[in-house]
Amino acid sequence: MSGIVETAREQLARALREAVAAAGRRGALPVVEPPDFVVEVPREKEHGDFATNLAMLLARPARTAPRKIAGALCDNINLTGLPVQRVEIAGPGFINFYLQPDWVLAALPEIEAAGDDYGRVDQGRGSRVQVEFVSANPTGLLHMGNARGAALGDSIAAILDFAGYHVSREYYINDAGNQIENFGLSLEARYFQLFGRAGEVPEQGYHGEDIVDTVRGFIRRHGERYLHTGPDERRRALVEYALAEKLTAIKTALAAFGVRYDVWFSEQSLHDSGAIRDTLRQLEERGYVYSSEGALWFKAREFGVEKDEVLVRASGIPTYYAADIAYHRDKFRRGFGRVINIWGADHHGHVPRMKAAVAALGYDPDALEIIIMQLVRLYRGGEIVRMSKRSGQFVTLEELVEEVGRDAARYFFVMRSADSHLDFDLDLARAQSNDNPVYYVQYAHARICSIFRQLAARGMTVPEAGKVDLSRLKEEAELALARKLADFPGEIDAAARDLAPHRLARYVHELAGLLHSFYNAYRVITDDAALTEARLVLVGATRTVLANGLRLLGLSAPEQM
RNA sequence: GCGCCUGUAGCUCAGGGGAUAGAGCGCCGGCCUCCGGAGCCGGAAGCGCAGGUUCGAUUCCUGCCAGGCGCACCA
Repeated sequence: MSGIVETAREQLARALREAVAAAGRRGALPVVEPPDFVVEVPREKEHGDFATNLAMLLARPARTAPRKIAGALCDNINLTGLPVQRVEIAGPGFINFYLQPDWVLAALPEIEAAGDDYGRVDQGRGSRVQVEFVSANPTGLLHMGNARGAALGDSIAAILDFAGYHVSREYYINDAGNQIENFGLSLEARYFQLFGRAGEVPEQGYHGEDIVDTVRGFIRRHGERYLHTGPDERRRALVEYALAEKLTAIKTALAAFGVRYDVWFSEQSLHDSGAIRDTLRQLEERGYVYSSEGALWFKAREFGVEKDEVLVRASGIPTYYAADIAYHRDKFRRGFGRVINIWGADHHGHVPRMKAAVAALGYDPDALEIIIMQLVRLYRGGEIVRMSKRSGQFVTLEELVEEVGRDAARYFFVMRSADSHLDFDLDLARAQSNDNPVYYVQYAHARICSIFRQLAARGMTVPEAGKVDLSRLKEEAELALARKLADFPGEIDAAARDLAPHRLARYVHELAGLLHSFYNAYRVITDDAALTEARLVLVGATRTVLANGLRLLGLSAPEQM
């Protein structure tokens, strides 16, 4: 099901292609192949319900003036069976189609029948896609940037699922490598300090207060026992304890944010399983590896990257990059046709390297799609809050949810494109919470629910669309609302195509606006039973679409506020 | 220096080769004997600068200016 708008668009496109052929046969136009033209919804509704640029595109091949071509096409087009009321040639050669005003009402029974599934499209045809997002180091708490990634990733995954993909959401746990060494040293220093002994957190270590709390917890469990062991054993115990605690905190915070995962993938497991070794061997067999200065290098330059990259350090320890290559190899080996990563802009330099490695392993680099999300700049009290895990100053995801609320926070992130450099003013988000756009949308949903409560209180029931005379819906506000509802499948298709939840956020806001306008101008429950029934079907369909849209954005659809 | 992202209304952001560039906040002025005023209606206000491609550029290309982020045997 692709919705009535797509159906109409396809029917018009077919009729236009046939009109080109028919005009050619009758000598009204030179015989030419129809070019790639569009049948679009004009920005101005004065320009009809659909318009096409076909005549303008034919001007050159047909050596004829666009408006003359448009005339020939209109003379030769067969529109029987289509709800077209009027066709007009306008401007430089647009052909505008005006449909019967009530054609949009056909969407209403469709929405009622599909319910929670209304808007599903089959873009993905069941193909498997993986979305990896957040993947923050389990050495600390989640910050605003992670929160943005979480909101975006979760919504993108939901939208892709709704667009017919088989989606898996994954979190890559960086529980190995240099930073874990660093983490261990930092924990150890705090451990010593808490016993009044000398200990210094390394400059590149983790200075946050949360680490101190973690070590206190460790001491409650293990006491001073690890003062007396060797450093390796001490650090290993500290790291194991701290990673478990931090990961649990991350999972808890994400769950509270309404974000769920299918797979939590450990970097350490790639070391343990030999996957990294196997990956390096595969690259070597393919001739993309060489040794120099004691290190093992990847010939990234053969894939257009500026310089070659180290896979294994002179110390014999694989780099993060090597592990990441093994991880992506694993993703493709698991059979995902598309692998989508959401990264912060501070990692964008890693993109060409990662694609190069994917190509070197024999996979299509275009199958790896990396969404670069610009950074979040946080304001509080009119001043920029610098966020850095190492400095220990940041606003956590949990604090964010507590301050501005889960729905408001998620909407704020998801209403902007990943490309936008996001200024997040905490005070503003909190102060404006009553006027926050998310409440505007949710209020529309709650209002409709209220109408149905009224209905129940009067002992009335919700009519079925099929048993109602929908032609009673004639007002502009009613038809505009129905028209917007009919757009929903197309919006899903576009949002999935562009991996752009913000499109959907705008859509639900606009839909809510149309509902509010309608609601303010007309009563749903009136003395006219037939009209009441028709309007109930209309607002019921609106409620369904609002709920579906909110759900895909990770927002609740409250029945009361 | 090189690379990526971004310059659209006072602020925060959408849009995008075509026919009158949108929203929220803020500002100004209106609307409830009626299903929820977290609402509605109206108003003022804008495509960083300069070239180029095109029948047509705010959209594509180039340069410049400005901001963000990168350019490790860190991740």
